[in-house]
Amino acid sequence: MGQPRGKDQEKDVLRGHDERNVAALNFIPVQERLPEDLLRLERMVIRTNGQPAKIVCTGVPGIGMARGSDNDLLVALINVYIDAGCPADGIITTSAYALLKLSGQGTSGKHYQALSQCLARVFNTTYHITDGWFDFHAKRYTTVSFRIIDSLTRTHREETGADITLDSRSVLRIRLSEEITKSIRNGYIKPLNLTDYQSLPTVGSRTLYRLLDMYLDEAATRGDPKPYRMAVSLMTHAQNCGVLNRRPDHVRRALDSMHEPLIKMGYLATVNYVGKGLKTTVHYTYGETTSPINQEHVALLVKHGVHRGVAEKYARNLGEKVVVVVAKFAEELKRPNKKIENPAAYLVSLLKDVDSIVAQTRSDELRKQDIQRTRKASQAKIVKAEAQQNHLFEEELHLAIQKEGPEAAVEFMLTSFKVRQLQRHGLELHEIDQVRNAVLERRVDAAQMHAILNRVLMSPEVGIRDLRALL
DNA sequence: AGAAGAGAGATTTCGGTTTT
DNA sequence: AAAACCGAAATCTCTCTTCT
Repeated sequence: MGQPRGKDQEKDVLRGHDERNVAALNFIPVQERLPEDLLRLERMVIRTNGQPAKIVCTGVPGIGMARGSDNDLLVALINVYIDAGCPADGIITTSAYALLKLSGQGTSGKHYQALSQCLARVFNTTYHITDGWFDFHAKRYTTVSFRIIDSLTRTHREETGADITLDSRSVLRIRLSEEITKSIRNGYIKPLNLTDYQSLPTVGSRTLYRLLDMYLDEAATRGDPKPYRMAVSLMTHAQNCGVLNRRPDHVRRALDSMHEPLIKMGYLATVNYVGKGLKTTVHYTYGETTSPINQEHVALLVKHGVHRGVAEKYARNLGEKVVVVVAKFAEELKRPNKKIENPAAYLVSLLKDVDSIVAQTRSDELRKQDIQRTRKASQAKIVKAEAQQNHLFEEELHLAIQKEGPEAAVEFMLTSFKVRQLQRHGLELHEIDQVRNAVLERRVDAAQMHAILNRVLMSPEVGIRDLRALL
């Protein structure tokens, strides 16, 4: 154990992805050994933003439930699915060899045997998640039931009784759960450094890495000051990771062994336990070098002429602020009386001046959050039917326009969240800017614009055509 | 040469005992 | 009574050896 295989580190980093629900909920417990007769497991987890969720998983007698290292298979499947271009039917075809490689395992006979058992477990475990599965499209938490794998066909060397042997030429045809694939297609994913992930020696450290990376990703998105820090209640954290034991000293011991490799590789700088027993909280400080580089941000900057190396530096250091600065840049670029000789250099100068730009947008955002919070309070009483919620959105929008003018309306409908989504659906950044201006200048009614933007998300072809006609 | 087997070493999990 | 300490059983991993 210990040092990651050095040769991999020299090479390019394997850039993978993780589905956010899977990473946050961790519905496969880390525990490697579960009692044979344990076929139903119920636990509460708290998502990174505080949303509580109940997870019930059920196994089949004789096979047991998915656990521990089966998480690696799930990560591999998600990445195979994304690499395959996210087919709408959710079917991926891959080899047993590729799956083993992707989950960072060896490829000896024993590993193939382990893989077939692992597939059997994952295939036969059902999950029921209450109020914890985030529907990225509808923007709310939902209750879902599913199996990770819907169907599974495999070619195998030979069948000797009940034992099915996979080998390096086995081809697997797997249909992933629609809940998972739908979420991926909706873009509810985050980058995952597979090279780091695979270099971790234990199941626990790998699972914790993914979970902590979710927190890190959110801290970067919020634009927290560095170094990034994070604190959670010990027992909550244990539940989130899938450590089943409820005794604080046992939990702590389990966590310690997960932390060690993460500290060694520099992902975590420090881990502190504050308090005693059940009331202990765990405080993490991330390592300096762990800032994730968001490739989308890099691409965004490169597109505007910034040199790749420079772009990576700013993407690493500024996180989500990059989007804010580029938006500002696009805005400035369009001012008729402004002459910019070298757009790339101008963008870099804005990047250097990030603090004042972000301060400005942040004060706007705070105001917006305030509005939303007061409204949420009254909203709580209302039934959460989808149609009604849509209606509410419209109403909020109208209120925003009446009270605060079009600026507030724009803030409300063009959150950075939504801007990214729109881009993913094929809108160019300058077009989004046109949208913003059209509303600001009152050329287009905010409610109307909001409806069209939603259409873009629902059915891009029609929506974008309508939108372009309007601009 | 490659597969199978044996044995040492490390991990994980869990229960009993002492301490606060 | 809760929390921390300690240690042991069970199980897995890695390496070396043996057999076909």
